[in-house]
Amino acid sequence: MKFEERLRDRDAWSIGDGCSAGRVLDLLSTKTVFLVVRECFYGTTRFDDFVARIGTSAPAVSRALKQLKAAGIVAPVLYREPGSRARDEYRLTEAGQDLLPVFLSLMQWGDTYLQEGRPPLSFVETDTGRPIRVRVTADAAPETMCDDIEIRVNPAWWRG
Amino acid sequence: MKFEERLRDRDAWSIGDGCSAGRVLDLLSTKTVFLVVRECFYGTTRFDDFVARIGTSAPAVSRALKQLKAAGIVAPVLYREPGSRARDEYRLTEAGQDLLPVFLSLMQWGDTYLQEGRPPLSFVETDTGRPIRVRVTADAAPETMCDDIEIRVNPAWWRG
DNA sequence: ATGCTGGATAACGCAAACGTTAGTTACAAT
DNA sequence: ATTGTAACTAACGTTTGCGTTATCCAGCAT
Repeated sequence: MKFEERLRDRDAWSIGDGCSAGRVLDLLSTKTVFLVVRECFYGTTRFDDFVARIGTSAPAVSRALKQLKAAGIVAPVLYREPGSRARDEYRLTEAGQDLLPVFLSLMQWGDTYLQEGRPPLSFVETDTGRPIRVRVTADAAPETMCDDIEIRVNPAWWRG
Repeated sequence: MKFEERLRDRDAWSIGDGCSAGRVLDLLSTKTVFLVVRECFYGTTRFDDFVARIGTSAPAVSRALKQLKAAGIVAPVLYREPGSRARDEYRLTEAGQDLLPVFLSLMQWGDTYLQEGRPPLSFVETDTGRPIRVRVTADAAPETMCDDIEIRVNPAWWRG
């Protein structure tokens, strides 16, 4: 990547902590926070399910959800099981859903470089079955939304 | 996102720590590590420049570079300034350059949600000037490589 | 040889995040 | 009213990462 003319001398300017990437990393500061977001994309909504599926402790999830609520990435939604009291479940806000490229690009890189070519899961367009990728492009390619993505499992990983 | 039929019951299976996203987060574990990668994309190669431009301490950069070297994301390259001894500079490997979607998607989200619509920097295709975006798509849109991206500054942020 | 300098790291105290344990809350059941 | 339970959360000791300081190391200069 090249800087435009007046930015070439990197010692002559700074945006300091104004950098968007840096700011995001202050919100998504820990691995647990990221994994909660991942589980949200996978459809997990309830506290104990986050704990079980991430394989972490309840306080870690509690702290992560607190941060994510504060950041406007997840929002609590009341629900009521018959015969139980009302509780909160946690759902991605629009801002949260817009983290999809972050999530998928991490996944994509890991699939390429950490799985020896055998990604456990793959993501395809529900309607067409075409594989989804994250692309850096200037083209106005039609973007696939969360709701139109289906997750499939690599047979090599599948043991019912 | 929906799981394919046999994955619907989330309590009946688990890929545990095989998840690519989780594995990547073990490598890119800290904010400093991410920021070093960011600086690599911005063309920074030398130890002291990382320290100055990230605004962190030398040992933090040392630790981050050690991790990134071990992960194969940056590689040391010898260089020699006239009148000085040979030293290492640090450059992204191919694997490192493939983190571009991760970096840009973080930036893009931050630009949208943490900058009140005034992103400090924007990324355009060098040849055409068209703005670059990270897209989740099944379309075979042509991808723009690192080397074809130019970084421009938002006038509101510019104070030479 | 001795000192000097830029590049990088070890040592160590401090702060942040983790997991274990224990406690709290808001109900349903009896 | 009392007990039971699911869903959290506070308290707290341990681990991990950070920044400050001090040190090391290689090679150029004298």
